[in-house]
Amino acid sequence: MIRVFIVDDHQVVIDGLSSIISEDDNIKFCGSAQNGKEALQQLESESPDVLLLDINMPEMDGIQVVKALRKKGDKVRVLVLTMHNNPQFTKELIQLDVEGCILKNAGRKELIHAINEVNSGERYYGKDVTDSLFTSVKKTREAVAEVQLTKREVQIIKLIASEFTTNEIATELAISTHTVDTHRKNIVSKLGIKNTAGLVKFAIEKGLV
Amino acid sequence: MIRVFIVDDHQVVIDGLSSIISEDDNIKFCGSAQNGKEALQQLESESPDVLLLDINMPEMDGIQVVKALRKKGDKVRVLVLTMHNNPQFTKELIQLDVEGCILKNAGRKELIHAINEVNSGERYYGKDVTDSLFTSVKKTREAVAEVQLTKREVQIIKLIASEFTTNEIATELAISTHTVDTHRKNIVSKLGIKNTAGLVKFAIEKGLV
DNA sequence: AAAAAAATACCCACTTTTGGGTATTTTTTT
DNA sequence: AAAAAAATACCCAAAAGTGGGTATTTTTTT
Repeated sequence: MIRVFIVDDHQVVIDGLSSIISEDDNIKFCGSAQNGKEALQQLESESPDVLLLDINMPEMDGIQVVKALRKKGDKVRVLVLTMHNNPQFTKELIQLDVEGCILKNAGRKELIHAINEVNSGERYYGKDVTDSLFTSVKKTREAVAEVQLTKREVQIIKLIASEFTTNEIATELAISTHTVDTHRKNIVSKLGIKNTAGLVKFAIEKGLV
Repeated sequence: MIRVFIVDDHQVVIDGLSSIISEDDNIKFCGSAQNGKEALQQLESESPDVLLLDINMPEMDGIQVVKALRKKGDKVRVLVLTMHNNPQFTKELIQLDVEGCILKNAGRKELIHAINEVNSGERYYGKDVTDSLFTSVKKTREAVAEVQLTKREVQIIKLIASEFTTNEIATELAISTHTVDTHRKNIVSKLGIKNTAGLVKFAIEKGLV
């Protein structure tokens, strides 16, 4: 029997979730809280197997709850419910070793499945969630792929990314600083970036460094 | 009936895979090649639904094959087989929109399942593969903790790497440019780097951006 | 041989960064 | 309550980068 505790700032959501999970003979609703602090207190006595945790809550949000739990050494499996599908957020959850994450509009089938997976020690991240993570990884690589830099430009951008100043580059390549400057400006304009930071990012993403 | 074409530089692997997939009534082995070039030629006439593609091949590796296929506009679903589980590699596959990726030591059950998923337009990345991707995301975030940058410093380094100037950062955070300057100098000195280029490299390496 | 692309070099003016400080207030930890 | 850490703010001067040009020579392509 999997004991599930629900944390969400809306009572209706708690009720809805508890009724869904109660339909499953193997899962039991064992309590709820409407904010982070309350949850932490109740979890002291209650010790559920899985924690259904809403992320968007006033006062103390889901992320903070997880941090607090981990700090206390609480081993409860956490399944996060999120409204918005933000890859930056997902990365944070991954870092916190959160066992699972699904969108709030997930069907009951997925919810039950996720609870079971998470309870048995597996990680379960919903398809939409991983999709957006994948897309984010892809986007950052894609934007960079197109532009054609000349040999000299590549040479110079590499040196910039290696913390060389324009002066040092000029010396290194035995050309005038003016020339390096020109190349530099051409690169910046070609890539549609703004400054050194952009140059370095490009160099790294493109694998030049 | 799913028609599957296999590319691998070892004949034994081809034989093994083909015998496994032939056990399934819904899958049919429709040809094979031992290197990238050969594969591209044969795929002209043969038009499989799914391409089982080894990554580690001499001459023309799997990645190059996929690039060539995409360039030709070939819509074959690609399921990559990999020996080593390298997250950097996985990111490349994602960028290329490769439909699936599993480790070579995957069981026959997973192989069949992956072929079916990929064939029906779903993406299938094996658990080990996504695990290592997740771990990589996590690692890069974790490393930040070690260098002991303060919250504010992290905030600022992120903005620098996002091509913000000190002035813009000051506005963004509603503090004085002097303060941003101080933070900036402290970071540079903490990290033992030289200039903006170093800052950006650090930010990217640690996954802050 | 002509045209296009790449590499070279310079000018001016302005902004930003770097490097050396000092110092107060706020927050967190002990 | 005291100590330590973090965040805040300022000064000065030199070095480097940004943004707008123009222009010649060398190399590559057509």
